[in-house]
Amino acid sequence: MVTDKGGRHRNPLAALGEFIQKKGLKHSRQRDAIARAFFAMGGHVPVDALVARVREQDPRVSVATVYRTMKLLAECGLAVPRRFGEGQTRYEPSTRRHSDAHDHLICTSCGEIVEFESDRISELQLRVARRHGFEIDRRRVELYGRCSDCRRGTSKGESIA
Amino acid sequence: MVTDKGGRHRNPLAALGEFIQKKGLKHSRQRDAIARAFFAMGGHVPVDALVARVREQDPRVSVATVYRTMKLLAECGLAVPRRFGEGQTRYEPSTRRHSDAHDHLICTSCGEIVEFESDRISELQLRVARRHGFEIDRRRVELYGRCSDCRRGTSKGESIA
DNA sequence: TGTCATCTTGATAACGATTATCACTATCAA
DNA sequence: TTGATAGTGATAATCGTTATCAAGATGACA
Repeated sequence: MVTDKGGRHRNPLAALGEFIQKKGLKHSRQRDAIARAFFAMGGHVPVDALVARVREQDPRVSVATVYRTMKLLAECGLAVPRRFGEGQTRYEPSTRRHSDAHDHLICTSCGEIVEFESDRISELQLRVARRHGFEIDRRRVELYGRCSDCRRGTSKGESIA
Repeated sequence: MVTDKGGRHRNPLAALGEFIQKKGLKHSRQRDAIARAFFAMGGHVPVDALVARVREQDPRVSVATVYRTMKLLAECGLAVPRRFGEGQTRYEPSTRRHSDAHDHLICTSCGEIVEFESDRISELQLRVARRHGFEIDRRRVELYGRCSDCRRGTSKGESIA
């Protein structure tokens, strides 16, 4: 096992290898290249950007393969798919120090994405849900607005929804 | 003006009429039918369901027209587009008593959607955002889980993310 | 009431992201 | 080395939504 106590992966590439083995799948140059590129990029990577990055090394990897590989990474818990306002799916590595139950602040003008986590907020949400008879197993919290840099650049503050 | 002090519309159809007039647009049988159907349905209406409903009255309205009309309703603040987990856009009437800054509880097994609102949660979110230099103007909070009915039906509780 | 500029409509092509298909290739245990 | 099986690339297909465009409806004004 290449995962530590918290279930997080010290070495994602090795973890992927294990998963492939365990499932009776096969290793491949492409999967390795895609996974490497993905973890090298970090952040919240749109698939097309990942395709571009991978193709710098090997121009003939197919988009289909990249999609397939990202599904694989998601399946084994090394990546988490996210959908923000746009149409595309972004993948986020889940090898981080913090848990993956974090939320996102998204700057609508420069696209910056900041992660945050608040136990108090989560706690309140669970409580509200419980009050309505719900048992929550997945949350999606996205706050859209403008980061300090962007506000500085233009007319100061707008409305707060 | 057909809006009350809160900016909410007593009579959405009339409000739409005003908007059309003000913008120099034109009234049409289709727009009227679509708006009527939409407000009659209530809730969180997927476009295809709305198309079906409208076609019960007038089978020849085009999907394009329904999409166009919903954009119009969104533009004049009578409807709010929402995107939950699925691929499609749902529209929600904003003629309700409560403000439109509410959040959603979504049952992943029966699809039920419950709205809730928590000033404390919103307040905490704004505070966290401010701490990161963000000024929020749009939020998206969706809690996915299982409603009480659905949990009753099958094996009791699952994980809490 | 008729005219005419302008807006709307319906049918359908186009779109963008993602998935399915399929012939061909690579992997790996024996 | 072989053979069974999984993976790949190219591309067609899908799905929700938008763009296009010829034809039809609307409404201010004469």
